[in-house]
Amino acid sequence: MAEIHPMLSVFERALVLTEAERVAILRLPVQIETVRADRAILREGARPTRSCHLVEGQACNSKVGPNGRRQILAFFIPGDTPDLTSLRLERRDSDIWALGDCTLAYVSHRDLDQLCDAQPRLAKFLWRSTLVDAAIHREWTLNVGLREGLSRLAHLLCEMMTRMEVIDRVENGSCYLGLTQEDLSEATGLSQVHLHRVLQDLRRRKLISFAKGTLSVHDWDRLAELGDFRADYLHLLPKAA
Amino acid sequence: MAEIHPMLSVFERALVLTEAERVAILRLPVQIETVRADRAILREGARPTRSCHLVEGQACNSKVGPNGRRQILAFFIPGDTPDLTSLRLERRDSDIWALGDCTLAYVSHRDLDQLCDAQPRLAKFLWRSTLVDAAIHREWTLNVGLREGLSRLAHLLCEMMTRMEVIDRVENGSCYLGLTQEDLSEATGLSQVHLHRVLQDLRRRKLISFAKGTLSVHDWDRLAELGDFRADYLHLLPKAA
DNA sequence: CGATTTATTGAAGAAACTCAACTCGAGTGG
DNA sequence: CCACTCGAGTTGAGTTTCTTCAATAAATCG
Repeated sequence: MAEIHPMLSVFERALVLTEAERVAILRLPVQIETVRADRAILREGARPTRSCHLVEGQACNSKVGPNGRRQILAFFIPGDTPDLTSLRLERRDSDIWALGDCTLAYVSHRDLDQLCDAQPRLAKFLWRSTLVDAAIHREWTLNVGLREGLSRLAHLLCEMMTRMEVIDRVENGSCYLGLTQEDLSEATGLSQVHLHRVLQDLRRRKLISFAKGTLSVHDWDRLAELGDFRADYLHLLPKAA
Repeated sequence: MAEIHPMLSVFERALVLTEAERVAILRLPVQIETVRADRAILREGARPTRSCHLVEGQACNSKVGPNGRRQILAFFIPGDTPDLTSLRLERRDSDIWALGDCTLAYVSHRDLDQLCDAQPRLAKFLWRSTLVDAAIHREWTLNVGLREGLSRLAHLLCEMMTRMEVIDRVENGSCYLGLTQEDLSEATGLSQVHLHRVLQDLRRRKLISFAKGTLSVHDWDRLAELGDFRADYLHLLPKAA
């Protein structure tokens, strides 16, 4: 199944495109590049002239705090556009790292701006998608600030499961996230050791399994309840016809 | 000094407006309303048809977690537009509360959309400002996830001081934030009791005073160092000529 | 194959939480 | 004017959650 254009599916998932919009997207020049696992895709302080779209692989948004530890601020999965923000924000305030090998589609800001000017509905949709990212950030702040370890991890796993489901990457309650325990600890703000214990607890309760980056959820309802998870904040749109 | 239009200063702080842009903003119909302290301005689940702009007062963005506790996700100060997000996001995913008595300027989505369509540069600026909000959310996640109490509070106070300075509300290192210790505890994810001890510590170190909602910073450099604060993430623009 | 992540477990200690009591100042009503 | 309430702030004591350090096991990789 050859992709016609890496960004088409993003729009088509939620919008019924006009012919003009479809053509405008298809004409959008992209540059495909790959980044190996554990390498930076973009660094804090960078001033990109193009935005990157994640075609395949796992990535994250992160910042380094005092004491040199890293806080993960968002996970990116295929179909996400990790660096749309740089289209309007001059300077990157956080890093983007490849967690696994990544295939990226780069679009120049010039071309993206042209698309926005010519296709206001698409521009609005892109704006909206950055607002969804912000909504996820808000939920993460709540997650880290208010929930204790067990609930915090449960919530994060629910979110990842839900998002993977949307892009059709869940089979029989399992999906490959490509995350290590350390990644999860950096995303939850827990120490790696404590995260491990919390993860063990979830396993002992028979809510999930997690090995080699693959997550399986055995009891969604109880996991969601424990994690106080409601998907509202993801602002999922009904699938376009 | 009578305000010509409550939203004009937002744009003028950063942009040199064309006459057409200026006129377009001035023609934007607004509805002024007030909300008393400790009342909701907007609730999670609401589907607003207008956005609110904070003219005067203090407000915050918050969510209620499990166990009924509230996590504050952002503070709003005069000149902020707490609910720009609803212009593109159908449903509110968090509450907006008035922390003090607030004067709000409401602008209908219809009018705002028209402004965006007619004045692309202003639209881009509004988009940008929602991205700055997201950047602040990211820093808050790091703050809550990675920094210990003392440093966490120091960081928050640095942010508030910096933002108040931008809108000219700081005099002799002091500004009125209108926040209680409970507000600060909900924003930092610390218990009220612990926040108090941390605040005492900052006072004992002679870095700040804080009483009746007024913050005074006595040693900015040491406070910023302790809070690991660099203002980059606020993406402040140089003042327009 | 050795080297290097990644995961696992134990034990001691620090950070932060809860509970509870008490102070202080600003209203409010008798 | 005083008694009362109410919200905000303050303090002490005991407990929980989470961290750090350290050592080991298991998996991965060149």
